[in-house]
Amino acid sequence: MESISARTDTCASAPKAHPRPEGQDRYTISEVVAHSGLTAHTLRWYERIGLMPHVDRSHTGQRRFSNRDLDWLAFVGKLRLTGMPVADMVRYAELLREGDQTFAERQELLEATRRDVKTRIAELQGTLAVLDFKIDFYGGARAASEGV
Amino acid sequence: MESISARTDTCASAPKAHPRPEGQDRYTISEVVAHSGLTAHTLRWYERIGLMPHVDRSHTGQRRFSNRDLDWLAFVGKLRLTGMPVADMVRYAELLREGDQTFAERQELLEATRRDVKTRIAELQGTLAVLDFKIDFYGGARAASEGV
DNA sequence: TAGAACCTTGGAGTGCACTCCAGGCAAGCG
DNA sequence: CGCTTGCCTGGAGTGCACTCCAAGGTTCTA
Repeated sequence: MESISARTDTCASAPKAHPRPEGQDRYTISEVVAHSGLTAHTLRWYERIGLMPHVDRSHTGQRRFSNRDLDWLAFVGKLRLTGMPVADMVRYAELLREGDQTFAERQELLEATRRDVKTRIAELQGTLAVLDFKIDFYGGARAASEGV
Repeated sequence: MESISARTDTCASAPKAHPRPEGQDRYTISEVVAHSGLTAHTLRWYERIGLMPHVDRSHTGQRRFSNRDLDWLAFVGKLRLTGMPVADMVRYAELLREGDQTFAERQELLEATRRDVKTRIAELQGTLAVLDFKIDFYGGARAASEGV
């Protein structure tokens, strides 16, 4: 077994992985497209910019993604939802590649992200309150104009 | 008084308006910059694309924003937080300009936005769960490596 | 073994939301 | 009066995150 952090971190998004498109461990790019919802272009681009941790290749050079790659993509998808810039995700991927000595920095990055997410949730709830206020106004005005 | 919807909707973000930079009703662009956090460039751009409802001008052609404009900008800021595309906000502004017959469409737009916001909050909470899971792992591993 | 469907690359293009620039007008101050 | 500061315009530029293209190699099915 490798070191604790390198081993567990890339595939610890959830204790049990979700069901895979095929039960195997070598997926073509189009299988990953179907499973992840990303385009093939985007998957290749992610690899180019260093956001994928070394995708395996067939003997003729075609990509073969592993279950671990799918886990990583699922995690990246979560980070994308938070609005985190891709550059920051690349930074996190680099830290992973650098091994155990980046442990503390990775932890800090995740905690900063958690703080951001909580802030954004609070902002959205504030927005929700404003929307509710306005929608109530519309509802009330319509009721009034209908003589209710 | 004007019609119900035109009158109330542009300034109904909150029952009481927040304290204004000066107590007046004619602000220069730099005052609005200080109050809204937007740049002057962005304010002019908003006006150009139809996202501002007709900003008043001084006798020499300089912009003079009203309290109503500030209210509108605050609402736009809320919408921006939801990730709504600027084009959709422009659409809403157009509906406002068109008057009462767009009432139902405006209401529907706000309700669709509310649904989007709720979805996004749920997504973010899912992401938060993943982050918590990973952060717990980091905390646990560090505790273990310290012999705790 | 032919053809369709898939995969490869580097590099160029797209859409969004700003962001800035050049060149000029205007207002306040010593 | 000159100087600084603020504001005006149309149009060009920026950064991000893809998105697509051309030209060619590979894999699968009939």
